[in-house]
Amino acid sequence: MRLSRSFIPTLKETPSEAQIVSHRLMLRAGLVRQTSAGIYAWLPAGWRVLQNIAQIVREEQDAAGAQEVLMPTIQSADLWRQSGRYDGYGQEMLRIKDRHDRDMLYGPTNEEMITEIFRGGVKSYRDLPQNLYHIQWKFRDEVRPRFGVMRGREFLMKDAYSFDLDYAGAVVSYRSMMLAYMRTFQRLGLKAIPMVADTGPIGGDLSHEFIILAETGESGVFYDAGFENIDWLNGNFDYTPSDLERFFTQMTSLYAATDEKHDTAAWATIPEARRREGRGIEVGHIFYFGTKYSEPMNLRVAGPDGTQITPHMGSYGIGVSRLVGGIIEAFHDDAGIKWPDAVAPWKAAILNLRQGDAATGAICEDVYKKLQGNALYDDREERAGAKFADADLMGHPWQIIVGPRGAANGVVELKRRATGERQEVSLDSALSQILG
RNA sequence: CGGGGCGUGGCGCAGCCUGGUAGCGCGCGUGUUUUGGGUACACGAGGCCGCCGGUUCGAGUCCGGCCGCCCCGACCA
Repeated sequence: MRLSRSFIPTLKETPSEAQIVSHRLMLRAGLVRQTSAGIYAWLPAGWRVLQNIAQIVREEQDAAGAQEVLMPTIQSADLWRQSGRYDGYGQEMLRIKDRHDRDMLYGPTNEEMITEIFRGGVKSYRDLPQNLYHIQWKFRDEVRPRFGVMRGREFLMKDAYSFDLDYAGAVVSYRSMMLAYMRTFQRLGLKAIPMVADTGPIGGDLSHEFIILAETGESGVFYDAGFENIDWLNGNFDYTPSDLERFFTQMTSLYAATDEKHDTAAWATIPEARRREGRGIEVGHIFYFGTKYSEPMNLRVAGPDGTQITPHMGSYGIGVSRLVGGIIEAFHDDAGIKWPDAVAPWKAAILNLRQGDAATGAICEDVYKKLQGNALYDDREERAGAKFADADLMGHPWQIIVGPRGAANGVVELKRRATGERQEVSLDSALSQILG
């Protein structure tokens, strides 16, 4: 994309409503604009990031055997009356009426809906297990939205729902999602720690929050160094029951807690050298809830002996839009964002330091063509300084800096945003590093 | 929902106390200049001063009501 033809309205100054760094940078880098309290419009660069994250989430859900669907944002109140949650949910649920005065709502979550849909299509134990997910906008009418997209009222969420014949099956589904999450966060460039969370009335140990580490995170976290440097993408764990058990044992044997749940006695038993303290942001939550919805909503399948079985369910959420803010919290400096390669809106920015110059222009056009949509070409009539500042702000992983000096010598300057490292290289070398 | 604060060109703000035809910086446009880290100069465009009502000869400024947004807390994916 050519920056001169793009709607990427960057700001030199920070709008006064933005307090935390990710919110400030998202506004300044032209990723989003707020339209109401806690509601944001996603502009071209921000939308690309959001889609990149969603795509990685999608690929890992698929790899774990979940199937993608898309459920509506608007739901009928009757559905929620079946589970008994309509009256209990409170003011967080946005309630609306249609023209016939029917009670509707903008979905804050989809347990009821998926249960009803699944109920209509499954009759036998042979149909289970299954796991269905969608990536859809949700609305929770927060009393006090804040932190930009990290705690908005409207947000994009991946939520998956598993259906198993019994508890043992549900455990396998649960562990699969947990592994999928570790892989997902690693691909996003993040260090994520699963932490035991409240299970509410169900009990048991099957509820975990996923916290990504960021110095500016909301909550303090204590965790075992064993969580660091585990590579979930190396093929050591597959989605088989035995691998999953080995994986789950490893996960849960390591200490991890947020400051509210921190157990100083247990902490003291961890070797000092392995104790890690930091800050983090919750970006995912998985839990098993048994027959909480299947029972009242009459989801039944026939068992092998003809008796009715009530499936055990679990649900698994990832805050996709929240991750955009979370990733920025984890990767930024004073100049701006430092996108991880996997989520960046473009792999590289091409900076033409002397717009209008035939030599630099020809080189830029050449690289731009060769990068085939992976680059944002800053072809604006701007001074070099302005282009540097905007590129740093927008956080492209690579900057290809094309100036008259290098043009004369047949080289470009390649800058790595994350480290600040610069090298004078040939065009081919720059291209292979960026695309490699 | 309790407490606090703020709404004035696109952004950041001053003006309000003490009413008299709206100002600064950045950004934007044009020209010159500059040409590797937000260049300098000149000229210029752009404002229902959040909305409604009231007081007054006159309201951005005073009074009342409403709306919106932000921050702290409680709450929370």
